[in-house]
Amino acid sequence: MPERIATPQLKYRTAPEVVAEYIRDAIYRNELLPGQQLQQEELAIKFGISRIPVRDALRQLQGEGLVDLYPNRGAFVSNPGVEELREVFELRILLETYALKLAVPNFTKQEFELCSSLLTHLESVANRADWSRIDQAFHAALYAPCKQSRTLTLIDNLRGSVNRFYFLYLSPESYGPDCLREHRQILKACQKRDAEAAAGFLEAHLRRSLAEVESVSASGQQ
Amino acid sequence: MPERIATPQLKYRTAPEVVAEYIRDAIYRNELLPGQQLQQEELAIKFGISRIPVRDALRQLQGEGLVDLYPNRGAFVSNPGVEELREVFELRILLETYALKLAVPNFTKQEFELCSSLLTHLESVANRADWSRIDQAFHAALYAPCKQSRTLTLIDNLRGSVNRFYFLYLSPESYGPDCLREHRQILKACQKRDAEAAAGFLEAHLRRSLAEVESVSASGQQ
DNA sequence: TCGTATCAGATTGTATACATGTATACAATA
DNA sequence: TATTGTATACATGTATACAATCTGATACGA
Repeated sequence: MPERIATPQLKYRTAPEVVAEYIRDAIYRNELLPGQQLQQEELAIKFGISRIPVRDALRQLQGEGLVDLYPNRGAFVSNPGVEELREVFELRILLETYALKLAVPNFTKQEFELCSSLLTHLESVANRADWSRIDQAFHAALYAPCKQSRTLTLIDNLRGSVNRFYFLYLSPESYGPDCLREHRQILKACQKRDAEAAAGFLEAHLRRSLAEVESVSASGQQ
Repeated sequence: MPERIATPQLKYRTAPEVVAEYIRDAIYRNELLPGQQLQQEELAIKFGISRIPVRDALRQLQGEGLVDLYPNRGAFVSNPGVEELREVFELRILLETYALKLAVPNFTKQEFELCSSLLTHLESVANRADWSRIDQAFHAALYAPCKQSRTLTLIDNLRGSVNRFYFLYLSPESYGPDCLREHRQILKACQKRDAEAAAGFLEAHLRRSLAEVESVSASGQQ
């Protein structure tokens, strides 16, 4: 044997991961609000563990852009300004249309069915948390057939860092119908294997979302 | 004053940052090779600290994609296969041409001069480590005028995770002349404010780099 | 000979304890 | 009154100690 090489293997369910997932989810659901402080001790008690694995989790979330760490001051839920929101949306448009174009030729029948059923679920959803989760799943299912894991992770992170702002001020009733219509447009284009059209609809969808977030963010935030 | 919001403030030079920077640099210089294990205890002794801040540093580097962490097994310098290298290069092309197109209209005279002087430096460099550092600085200087911090960080991470493979097998003599010529092409197009041409040259530059890395990687790796 | 089980050594994961840095409240001063 | 200095409380940073897990080698049985 020439040398020992790192083998991916199975990853476990470690304490920091559990904590990170909890915090991530709470941030997505806006149970933890932008700018809010995350205290190590408090989280440690909540999970019945010490602060060390909590610190690990916070570091992880910092890497995902959900949390900002300031030395000796603590961890805060990231609170991007309008500028940064715009920047992230532009990155999303770039990366998501790219991934979708790669995905379109690869879609299998099962994958189309998954997308369809997620859309059906989305119709009968009222509360924000479920909407967010299923909306996220739909988009993930759209891009998954591109089979590029690093790209997909990147997109996931970018979506995670801005998506919660839809749900901070807007109600599903206000943006739901538009979203659903656009989602169906995108999926239909994919089913016709028209990658360019699908990408175009996706870009329009994202730009409209950005516009909504911007309008609220400009008035709502101080 | 209405409310105190988490303000970035000055960040310090904490122990984890120092350690992370050291490891990052060592990986860039290929002093730490892909697949190599990074032992907490060893690093802790080297810096005269305990394993806790070392763990923080490793988590940070995981977020940057330079290190893979496997629970209860340790940290390893990331070792992307040819597939992942290709994926990252495609992402780089997407993001770097995007950033460059945004940067072109914003270039100031000073920024052009910085790029020029970096190119001049690059001509008179022989060893790999210096080449790598200045090459990195040149590209960073090209994109910096786009003023989108999150985009720039992303590009930096992507570059960092694949750049070292140029220097693993190739010598500056073999790729230096091509690179320099392409760099000058790109810069000249920027000076003419021709964003599309500059982006085109950049893409060609990256695709040639990818091809070189691929050819070596396919034969060189086991 | 090959595969499997077992155990010692080593390494990582986590809890506890202490050190250090920061924020708030209050007193002193201009 | 506003500003600066100081004390106290509190949160974070890190070292040490111990527990859990993995690695690798050896012993055993088929």
